[in-house]
Amino acid sequence: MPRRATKQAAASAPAERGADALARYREKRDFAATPEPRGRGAAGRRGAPKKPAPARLRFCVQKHAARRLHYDLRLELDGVLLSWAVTRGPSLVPGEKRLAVHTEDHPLDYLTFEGLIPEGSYGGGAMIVWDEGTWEPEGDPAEGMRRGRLTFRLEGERLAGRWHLVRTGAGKERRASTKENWLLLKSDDEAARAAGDADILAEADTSVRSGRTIEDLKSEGVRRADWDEKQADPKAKPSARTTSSTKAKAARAAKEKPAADPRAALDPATVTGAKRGKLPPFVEPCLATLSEVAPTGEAWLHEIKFDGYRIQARIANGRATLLTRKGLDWTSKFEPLAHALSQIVPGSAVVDGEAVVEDTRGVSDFGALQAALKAGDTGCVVYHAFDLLHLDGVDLTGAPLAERKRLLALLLDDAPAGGAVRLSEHIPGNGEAMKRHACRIGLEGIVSKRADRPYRSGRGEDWRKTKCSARQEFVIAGYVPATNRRKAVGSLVLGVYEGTDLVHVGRVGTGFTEADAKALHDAIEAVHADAPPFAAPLPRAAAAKVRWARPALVAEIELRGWTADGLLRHASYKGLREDKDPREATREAPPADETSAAKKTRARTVAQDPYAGIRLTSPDRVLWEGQGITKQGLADYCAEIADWILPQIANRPLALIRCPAGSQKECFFAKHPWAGLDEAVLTPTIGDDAIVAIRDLRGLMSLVQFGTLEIHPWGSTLDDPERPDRLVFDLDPGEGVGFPEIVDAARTVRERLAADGLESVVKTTGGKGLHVVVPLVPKAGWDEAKAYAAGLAAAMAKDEPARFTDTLAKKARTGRIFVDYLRNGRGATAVAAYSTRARPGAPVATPLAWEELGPEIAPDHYSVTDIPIRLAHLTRDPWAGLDAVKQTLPKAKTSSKAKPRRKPG
DNA sequence: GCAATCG
DNA sequence: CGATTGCAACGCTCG
DNA sequence: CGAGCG
Repeated sequence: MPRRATKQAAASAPAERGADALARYREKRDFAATPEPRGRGAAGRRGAPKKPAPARLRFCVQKHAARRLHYDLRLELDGVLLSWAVTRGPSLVPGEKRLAVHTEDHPLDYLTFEGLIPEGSYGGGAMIVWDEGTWEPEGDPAEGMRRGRLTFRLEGERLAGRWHLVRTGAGKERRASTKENWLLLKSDDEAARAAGDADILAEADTSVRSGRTIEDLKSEGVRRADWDEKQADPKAKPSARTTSSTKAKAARAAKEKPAADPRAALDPATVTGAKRGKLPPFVEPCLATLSEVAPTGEAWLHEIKFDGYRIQARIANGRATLLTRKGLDWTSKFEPLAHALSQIVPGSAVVDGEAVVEDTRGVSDFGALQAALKAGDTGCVVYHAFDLLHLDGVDLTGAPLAERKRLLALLLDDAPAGGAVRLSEHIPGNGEAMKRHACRIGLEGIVSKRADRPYRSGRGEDWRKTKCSARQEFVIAGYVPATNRRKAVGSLVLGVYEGTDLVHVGRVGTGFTEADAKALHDAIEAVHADAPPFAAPLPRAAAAKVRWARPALVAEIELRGWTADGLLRHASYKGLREDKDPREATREAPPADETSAAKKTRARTVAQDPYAGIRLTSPDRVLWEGQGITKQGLADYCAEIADWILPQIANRPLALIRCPAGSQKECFFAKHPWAGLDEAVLTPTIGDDAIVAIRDLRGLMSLVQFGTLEIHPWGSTLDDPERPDRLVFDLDPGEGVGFPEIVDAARTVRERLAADGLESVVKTTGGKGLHVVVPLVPKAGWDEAKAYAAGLAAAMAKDEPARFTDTLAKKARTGRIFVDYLRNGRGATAVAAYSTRARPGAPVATPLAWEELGPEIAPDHYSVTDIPIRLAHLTRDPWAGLDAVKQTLPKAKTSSKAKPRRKPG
């Protein structure tokens, strides 16, 4: 990667706006992202201090009063307060939030960084990867922002070392408190200065990176306008700054002040492209054009694509009106939002954004939004504002996007913490990288926008959307009644417009809850028609049993692509779109992206009806009510991920959890063959027991047909059932143990295994814990394997009894993690990677790369709905090479610290 | 989901 | 003839 | 010693 441009200082003029500022921002970001070899930083090139001196750096993050997601960070370097702002950006790393520097103006001009804030922050946790580094949280996650250890590397040895991020004050009442301080404290290492030492500024008063001094920066005008107020912080250490304080104040009074105040900043003369104008009744929204590949380059910025309703908020004299894409007034449907907006915007404005409901992962959920709308309970609706078209008598549609967003950010500064109105953050630069990350963690996609362009109504090339999965609107042309219920749909018949012709594209039979199925039934019956609405006649099979409808309803459908004859592949219903015109439902291109790992997932194009030779009975039975996943939907899932799950389960004895009536009805364990099994299901005998095994998709489909919701293989294969080729350590949180501790535990297990020369991989279980899996060459028998596992668990419990226990006694487990080794006995099983779970939410046990394992990936993070999308965007299999690992259990001793406390097998 | 068994 | 009922198993703890 | 629990 090329080094950043060298003209950074020259580019720091205060009047800088729009694309220039963005470019500079990008430059900094790229610096932060550049894995630079140590020791040759810019400090050297820019003229670092003659005597590199150790720094005493204090880092204080102070929440602005009543602000959410917007902090001022203060960096106190040897008594000089430095200040810059960050806001929370989109999640790019699974389960984590990215912090991106938001304000460029700070004296240490290179201080761009990326930070990681675990879910829920703020308040949640923190935080920073600087150049490169790690954040290890400590203590009780329930405290919200946590203590932890932050390790990172900075260019410039003055800043190197070990750091602690500590929250002070506020406590649990942080929500109510406007004072919340964070201190980033450097350890007392060899670089630290003693209390009596001379002020470091006497020795070195320059930026370690640029070599510039505060005075330099002041004269260049790069200091923040609100500098001096910041310094009023009583915690700030008075020092060299006092001398420059008055001068700075005077300088600020001139022109820097407006930058901090949106209204003052709004002088149309200072905002490119802005002009005076009346508050318009409605601005035709700008629509993004679907793009297969996300654009990349400094001209673009990228936002998360939200899954909700596009809403234009028109605030006139403090009263908000909420308008849909077509200008319909939905204020009454989103009353709480309107109220919240009225609170935040005192004057007049037109804000563009998306109303969504977030699921527990912070991912927007269209279905949940619809449910909320229907129930009339829109209190949980969040408005992500992403554009500002008008503000207090100034028409901003002519201003560049970067400028509009800057003003929007200022406008929303006062949005209350945890409030319903949030700024949609953006990341500039590499859209594809952002998209891939977004897709891996279950987001819908990204929207890329030209930062330098004005707001143009209608669909244009300045805004582009790139989706993780093909997802679009279709016209509902009819339905097939449910086979097992009355007055409910079993599947929908869909069409798209090609010109004025409605064209048949097939059916969708999953994704609607039982409630949806009933509501759809009623809605479609209300527009019933006697004949198909399609322009061309249909094949007889496609028309069988269908109740037709006028082309009045629009459904949002997710699909995995199209078959050769133009029909939907693996379609899933997402909701009715009342805000969309049926005429707009045209065929969109599927996402082109297919990474090498994704090829496994591709094109299991299986004929709709007998699926891999298996006939599904009651395909419209809803197996997971919350997600509306039907038996057909489960079959689709299995077909799609077959190449991923089959290596985990094929040719192994299986235990199955079957729930023929659905995940929340009666389930039972099945281990022995039963009547009706397809011939693709093997029923060999091990010992005296007949067992079940499969070896291909057809076998898997047969299991689906019998209501198999979970698949638990042995840790050995049919070839050699008595000698395990997998060990599994199940890390089970006791009462009151949070997931971050489980993550640490998994890493501990990994380390202990590594100490014995064993490689391991990790997966979520879809439940509360994690599994650490050890591949083995089948050699040792079950007794030995179990003894080894027991030994490792016992060693962990012995060495760190506060963290671990190896007894499954409930009492011993509160506050600890049960290291369950019992899955390593003969006949014992553990849930397979990629198996669904018979639990609410349709979670899936998901293999992760060790690097992906962060404290904020919930163990039930991934579900049937998003696993196919995740897999399609992986660049490599997280468990790649598992079978290539050739390793055996060490002889008769367990991990290094362990006292051998076990009877030999 | 299916079949054996119960009432 | 419709309704009801299994459909694993093993070590370990707790009552 | 049997029921309960993963």
